[in-house]
Amino acid sequence: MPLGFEKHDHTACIQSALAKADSYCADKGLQFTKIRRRVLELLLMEHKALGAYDLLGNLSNEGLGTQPPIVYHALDFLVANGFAHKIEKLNAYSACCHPGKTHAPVFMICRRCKCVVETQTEPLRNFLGTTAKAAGFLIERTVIEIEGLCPSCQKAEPARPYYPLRT
Amino acid sequence: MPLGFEKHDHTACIQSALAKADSYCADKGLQFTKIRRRVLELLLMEHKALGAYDLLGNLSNEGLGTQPPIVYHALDFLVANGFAHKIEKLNAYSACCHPGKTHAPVFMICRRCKCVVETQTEPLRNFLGTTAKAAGFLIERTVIEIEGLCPSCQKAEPARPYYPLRT
DNA sequence: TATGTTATGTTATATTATTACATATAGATA
DNA sequence: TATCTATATGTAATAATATAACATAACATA
Repeated sequence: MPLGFEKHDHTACIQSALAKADSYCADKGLQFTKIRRRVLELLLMEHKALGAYDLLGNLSNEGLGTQPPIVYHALDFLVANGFAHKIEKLNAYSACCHPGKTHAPVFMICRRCKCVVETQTEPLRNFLGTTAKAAGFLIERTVIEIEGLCPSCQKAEPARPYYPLRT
Repeated sequence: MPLGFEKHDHTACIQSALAKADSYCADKGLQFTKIRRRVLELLLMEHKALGAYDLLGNLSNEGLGTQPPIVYHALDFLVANGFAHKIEKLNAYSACCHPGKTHAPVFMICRRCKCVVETQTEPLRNFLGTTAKAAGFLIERTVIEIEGLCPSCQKAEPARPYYPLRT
């Protein structure tokens, strides 16, 4: 499972994630159906986030459905059960790299190659909790997405100034 | 300017923000036109994020334009110059509460009343910087959005479990 | 197998955003 | 002032993302 931008055995990574999902669903009595499993597999195959219509295109080619609700139903299931995340900045979806744990995921999104890497930090969650508590706000979910350049794209292109431009 | 969920003199808050934008644009030679100013004013009037089409509805009523690019052009300007932010989770836009400073804004979004409050934390930016650096990633922009319940909505409704549900 | 629940499929449509370019206006320059 | 140039606004068409509402099918288990 990718913890960063380093290379790894991706086939094993996919198989392991699917196996975990299988056993998790078996345990909980969730129906890990053909479509749901395939959508998760498609997401696992990429280190990019995939749009719902990209996924639907694949399903359609494979005779698994042609209409948007097919894929949105499956994504709802995967997100609700923690197998996938929505990347809000991209309106796209990414397989969860740390399934089975409650966490506040952090996504690093490369604007150049579009790769997405998930990490998690317990301290960050605590930190946001403190920030929110100071305002009397109660956290239920967090969206933390960092945009910038991944290691290999940094070599290819200079960074843009940190947003916003004003100083 | 709202730093939290407490009440404040909102009319003064709007006028002050517009005045700051006026002088900032004058300084920088930016054209703070009627449409741009009005869109910012509409955003400032709410402590909610407004969708592009909500804004367009207002502009349209006022004879300031009827087609989507009108409002998207204005939003592009406001966001690029740090007067407004896009709230990715809501596909909506919010006036910036700390214009004139480089910052990593944090938005607290109440799922019940839809209010949005912006805060900023320099430590968080540092923290994310460290997290990213450890992965070799270079930050350009951040999206940090917290969903949950604002103080008054906490009284009205119990919280939902922290996402994701799996443990 | 009968029954309730969950998943999938269908149709239609809503919502958000962009492309590509035409026209108008502001600000700078001759 | 007249012209030039850059920027802003306006128009038309369409793309991309997502949902509502409901029908049918499959599954789970009594």
